Amino acid sequence: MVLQVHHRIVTHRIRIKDIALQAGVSTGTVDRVLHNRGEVSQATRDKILSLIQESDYTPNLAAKSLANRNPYRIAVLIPEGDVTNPYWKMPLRGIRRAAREIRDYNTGIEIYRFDMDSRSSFQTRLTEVLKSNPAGVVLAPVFQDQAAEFLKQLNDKGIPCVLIDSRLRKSNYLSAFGQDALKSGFLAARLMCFGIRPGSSILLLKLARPDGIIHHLSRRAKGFSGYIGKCTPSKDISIRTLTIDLTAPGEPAASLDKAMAEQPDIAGIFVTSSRASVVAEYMESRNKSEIILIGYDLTEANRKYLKNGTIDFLISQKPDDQGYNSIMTLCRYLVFKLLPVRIQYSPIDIITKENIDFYQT
Amino acid sequence: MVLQVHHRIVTHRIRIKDIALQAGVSTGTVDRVLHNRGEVSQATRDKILSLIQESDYTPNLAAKSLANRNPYRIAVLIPEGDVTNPYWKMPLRGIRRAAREIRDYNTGIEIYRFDMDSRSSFQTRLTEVLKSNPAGVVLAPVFQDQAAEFLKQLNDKGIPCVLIDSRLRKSNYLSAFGQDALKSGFLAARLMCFGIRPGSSILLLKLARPDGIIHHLSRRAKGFSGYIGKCTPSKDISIRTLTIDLTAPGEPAASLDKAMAEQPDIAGIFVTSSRASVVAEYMESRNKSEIILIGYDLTEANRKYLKNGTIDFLISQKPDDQGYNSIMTLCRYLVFKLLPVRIQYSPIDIITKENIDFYQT
DNA sequence: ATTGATTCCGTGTGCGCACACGGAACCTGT
DNA sequence: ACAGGTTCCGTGTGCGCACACGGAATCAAT
Repeated sequence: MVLQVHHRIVTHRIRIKDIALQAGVSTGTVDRVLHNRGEVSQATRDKILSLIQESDYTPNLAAKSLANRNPYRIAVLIPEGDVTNPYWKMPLRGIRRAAREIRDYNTGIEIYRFDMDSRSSFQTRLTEVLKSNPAGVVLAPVFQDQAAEFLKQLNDKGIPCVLIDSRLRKSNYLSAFGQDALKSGFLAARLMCFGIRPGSSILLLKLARPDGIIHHLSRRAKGFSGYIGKCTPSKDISIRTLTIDLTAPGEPAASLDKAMAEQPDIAGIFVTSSRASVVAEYMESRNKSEIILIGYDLTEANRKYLKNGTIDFLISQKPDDQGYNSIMTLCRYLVFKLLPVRIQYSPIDIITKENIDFYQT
Repeated sequence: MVLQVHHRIVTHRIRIKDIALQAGVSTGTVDRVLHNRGEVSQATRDKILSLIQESDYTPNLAAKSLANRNPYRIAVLIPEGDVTNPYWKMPLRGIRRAAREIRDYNTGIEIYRFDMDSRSSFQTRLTEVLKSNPAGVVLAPVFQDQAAEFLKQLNDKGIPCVLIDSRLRKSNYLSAFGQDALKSGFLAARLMCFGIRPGSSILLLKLARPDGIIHHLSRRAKGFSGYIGKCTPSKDISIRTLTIDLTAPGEPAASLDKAMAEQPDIAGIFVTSSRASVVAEYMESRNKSEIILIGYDLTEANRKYLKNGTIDFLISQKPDDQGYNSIMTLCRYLVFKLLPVRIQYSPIDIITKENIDFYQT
């Protein structure tokens, strides 16, 4: 019951007990109607539902979760990060943060890590999770055919699944969290072309091990190139793509020196991964800080070069929040039966030295 | 008690009852120690504190708020927005959102609106709030001397106060939410100078009624001008400030036409308020969409022109969140005794047509 | 009319915490 | 030794919800 008196909002919660008193039944009967449990006559049911509708009743979530007698278990399947691709450390941080918050809702998590280069590792984990019969699953669907089959099996068991960093289209999942890597590359290109002169060149850098480029990094590059080709033909901007293996000795300096010598009109550099700091360090050592440098992620190293101006823009997609939000979404569904939005994209935030101290992480 | 088994985190909450069993006392005694209430012998107290420390006990917040027998009342003092300055509608929206969430913590709010051009209106409200003796206060300290005296009185009564859109420095408050308008103007200038050619001119627009410019809008302008003067002397950029009264007939077209005729090398326009859409509309009517336009706030009108490219950047400081966070901060302090950060600034987010659909509001 | 099955509903218990009340033990003063 | 006061602590109750149990009423079959 909301009483609006002058400029005041004063709240007095409507409880199940109030509905029961008005309907002339017990709280047990109101509870049965609310949860479609047991048996209640149609006349009594209609009367209670009508009172609930008129009365602005909402359940007290604290009481609701306290009364919940079965702890929920959420199984989390995500890859282990490694030294050259520490990406998965970030969503895991968000997952751990969410785990601490959901304890009060009688919900816990179990984390199953797998090797992201090994299908058998993934399959082993999928099998373990099926056997453990959790209340819900958060899944990074790295191997898509296996993930699709797994989703079918979860669906058969009535276990809801939330996908994280997902590219799956037609599947049974409760909600999927992803990033629009193409659009983030597009935006990076937009920022770059905003600042460089017509006739300049841009270097598109892929910094990785020789055996693999992560899918979303490729998409960022594709978005970037796509913008240059499609939106700025009149600017006569050329783009050169360079892949550098950071584990090889002398890199990235050797490759960058060579590229700079061959193309002295390079006015901008775009780094698809979170390793822009490596390039910034090189640029400082060669007194080329006037070249526009755009990268991703607010790592400690990147922050340093952003603040001193060598890096012009960092794009942040809040990977921590992807992990956090996937757990919170599933928890809200399990505990409170709240239906989520089906697809949720990461933000594409533009970070500069002027706004970094105010950025909410 | 956290049991780490292989890749799993499984939680079993430590309760007051568990501590009591281990200490050989009742739950009432553990409760007395936790809240420093009643009298407990030093030996028993030490024993219980030691067990609590070793055991990773955290209170169940659902149980805690359910058991709380006294509803908290938060008094909110904010200005009424008006047609030319609808700013205060946005924090109020956040405040209402927070109010819905804190119902489950037995906490309600009472909103006291005042006329932001009237000291006596403000004083009347301050007096009402003091008389109502709330558990806590959220205050927009528009008139600073009155606000400072009010804070003293709250402090004498032991009532915690959170400030919103605050410029107060030395006062007794729990936490203050503000925006760094100077820095946001600085960033706007950075973006502008990134994109325009040396030797160009910029138009700095203040769109308002003749009788008042809101303080933070002036600060934005100051930040913008400061960047131009300090950071880009070699670019030879001139800046012209223009104040336009939007309530006058034929504006803003008349003034803008005049300015454009006098200075045909204008390459960028910066609007300090949320009315960039008015300028965008003008620019489209005169086929001047190639001029860089930067403004503030994701209003419906601004979104439209951002999406079609006439507005290049909008700066968003999430004013809704300022309201939301001030209530949540005070609620956490009152209900759970969590101490907040003393000063919290709004973000300064850069929004473009590429990232707007992913921006989290 | 009697018996058995089904429907319907009220009651009691518990979740983890907050806290008031009052009995037992101890201490101090006469 | 006794009385009064203080310290210390256990117990009971309640917050709003979830849900199991079992008694009463009703219905159907014989």
